[in-house]
Amino acid sequence: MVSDANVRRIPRESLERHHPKGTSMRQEAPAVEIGLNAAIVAVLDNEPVVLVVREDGNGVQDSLPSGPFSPLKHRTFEGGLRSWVSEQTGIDLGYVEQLYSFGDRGRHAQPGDEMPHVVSVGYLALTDASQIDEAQRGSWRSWYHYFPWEDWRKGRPAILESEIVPRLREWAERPQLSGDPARPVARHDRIRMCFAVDGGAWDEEKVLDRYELLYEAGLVEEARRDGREAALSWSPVPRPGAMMRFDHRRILATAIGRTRAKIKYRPVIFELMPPDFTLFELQRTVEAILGPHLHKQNFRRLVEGAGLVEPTGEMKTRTGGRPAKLYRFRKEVLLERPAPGVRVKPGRV
Amino acid sequence: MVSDANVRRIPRESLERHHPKGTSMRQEAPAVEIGLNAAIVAVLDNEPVVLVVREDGNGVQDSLPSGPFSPLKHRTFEGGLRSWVSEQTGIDLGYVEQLYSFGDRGRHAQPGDEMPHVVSVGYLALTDASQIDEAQRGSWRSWYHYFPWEDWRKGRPAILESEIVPRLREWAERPQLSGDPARPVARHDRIRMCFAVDGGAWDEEKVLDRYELLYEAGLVEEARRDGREAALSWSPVPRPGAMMRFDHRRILATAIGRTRAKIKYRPVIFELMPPDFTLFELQRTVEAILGPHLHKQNFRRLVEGAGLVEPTGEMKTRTGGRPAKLYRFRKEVLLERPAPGVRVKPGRV
DNA sequence: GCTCATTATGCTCGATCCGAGCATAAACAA
DNA sequence: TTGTTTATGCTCGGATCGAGCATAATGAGC
Repeated sequence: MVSDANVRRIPRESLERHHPKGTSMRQEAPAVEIGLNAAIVAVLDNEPVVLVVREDGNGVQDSLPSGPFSPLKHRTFEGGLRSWVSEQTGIDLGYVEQLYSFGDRGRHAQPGDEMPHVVSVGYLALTDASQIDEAQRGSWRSWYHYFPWEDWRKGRPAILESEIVPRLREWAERPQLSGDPARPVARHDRIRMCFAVDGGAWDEEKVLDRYELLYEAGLVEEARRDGREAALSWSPVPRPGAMMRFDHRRILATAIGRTRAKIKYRPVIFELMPPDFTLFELQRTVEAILGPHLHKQNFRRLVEGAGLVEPTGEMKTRTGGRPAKLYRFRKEVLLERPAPGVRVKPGRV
Repeated sequence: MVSDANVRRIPRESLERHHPKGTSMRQEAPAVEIGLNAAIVAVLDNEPVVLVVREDGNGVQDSLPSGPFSPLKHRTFEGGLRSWVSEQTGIDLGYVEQLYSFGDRGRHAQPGDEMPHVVSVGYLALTDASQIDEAQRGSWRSWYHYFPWEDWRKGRPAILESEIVPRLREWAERPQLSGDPARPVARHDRIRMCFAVDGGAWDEEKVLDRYELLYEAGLVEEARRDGREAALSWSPVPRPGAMMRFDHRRILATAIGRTRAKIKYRPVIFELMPPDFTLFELQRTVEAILGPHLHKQNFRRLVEGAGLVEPTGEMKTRTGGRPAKLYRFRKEVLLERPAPGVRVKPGRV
């Protein structure tokens, strides 16, 4: 059944090198440091916010809570992340999921640094806003502060037409660098798909694609910092959105995209809600994250029909009109449906 | 807007320690080695197969092609992976996506080893079976060889009732280990959701959940190898599915689950197809991966209606009946729809 | 050449889902 | 009391989808 042919093709030494018995391989595989980073997300007053660490001193740059993974202290990545976040911010994380591991050289490097290579493992954590105490409030910032073009709650953001799309088009017309055949879709098509121009539809989940396109085009500050040719050779313009340290804005982009995707097929939206809530509060929270494409009555039908919530029996007055029933998350859905979530249709804006 | 309160809460040293300027921090953050692993998947004669490296000698164990990440040689993880795979197997990978990074201690450890801590970054690669040359054939194995309970192509696999579910139920009744409150869903509920008993529905995407449940219950060989209490303290039974080295079966489980999920909303199925194919061949390939819940006529309607394919104009004779039109992937869908894929409904078996 | 088995392909019917809007209910403010 | 505001119930038409019927085109066996 299994021939020996391929055993010859796969030199045994390469496996030995990878997992030697008792010998060191520092030579072959220089050790790297692993940084654990958390995008901790909440929704505060209908605004999606992320916990950042502000560093005063030289240029102000926000970063995500993070710390190195220490195999001696941490049994798992997630455990290490939880203990770092707890130590740095006092928060005990609830829902946590791994996003992506970034190993790029260059992205991370600060000019002049001689630091060991750092690999980032990004995590998404969702938390209930009621847990945020006053002292911490200041370090929570709207995620649209870093991604203004993602905020469609008041319709298509003006910054797209005023700044982003024109400059992207300009970039698309510039001569391509040599040897970039790994991009089958032409630049204009990428712009069209990412930013919903020329009849393309806005896909709220493509947050990372948009950020990477802007990075490639030199239109975010990080591109200049990292010495991207595109950013150095043209357009000394103000670049949209606040930058972050290292590759943290990229991790945040991944976090936003994942959150937007995930609430549609997993009931993670309730991680962001207090125990009791009205259906309209739930809708507002979903809209804060996705954008406002929701029809109120249909949203109710959807959420109730899916068995995601159950009435508590209580009412909330002071809504500005008729009192609203309070609901709570109905945990039993997890046992009933394979993919419960707020199944809003994608890409309808 | 941003208070200084939290700056005090986040000790600056912890950040310095993480990213010092010019100093070494080996002390605080022991360096680890990063292993890149690829689950390279193809569909060969309607069988989903994965490329494995067989190691003869002592106990036969398959592993995935892998190698250490070397920041000096590799600009990115993905680049490193491609060069390792190319070197070990001669294959130039096409479609590649990152799956997950595993940092668990213990899983990886071989008893008695004193090796440095190894972190695994798992990748999924999809490739066209026609690229497999004869010499390599032997090292491609059905992924159901490692996960027999995932093969629903002939209906619900008998091994579920004959072995897996009874033993899981037995495990569920055993006294829980102290302090396992991180499991809100009781064991029986997890069994129900994972393995579709007691009215639960089979969700073909939950491959990893099932594997991890079996691991926890000591019902896969790896659990014993890693010294899991559950596996050591009971049930010296034959354990279903072939084991793999290190945590490779876990990575493969992730790969299968991701493949099953992804073909529904991205046209990655065509990575597994030759350039021209009939609609029924396409359906067979989808079924090889998902299980056979597809109605032939509706599948045609779905695939053609979504604009995923276009006729080449050629016909394929020798189908055993009426000749079939040949189709090719219609790449333009990528520019038309935000989430093109074979939108088979999840969880209908 | 005729018949039959086999596969390909086109079409229809009914259930369900979903977007959109109408209509009513229950609070508060002027 | 009236008007405004928010909550909630319901309906209608279009789109989607599961399921099945019906026809078309090949090769095999006679």
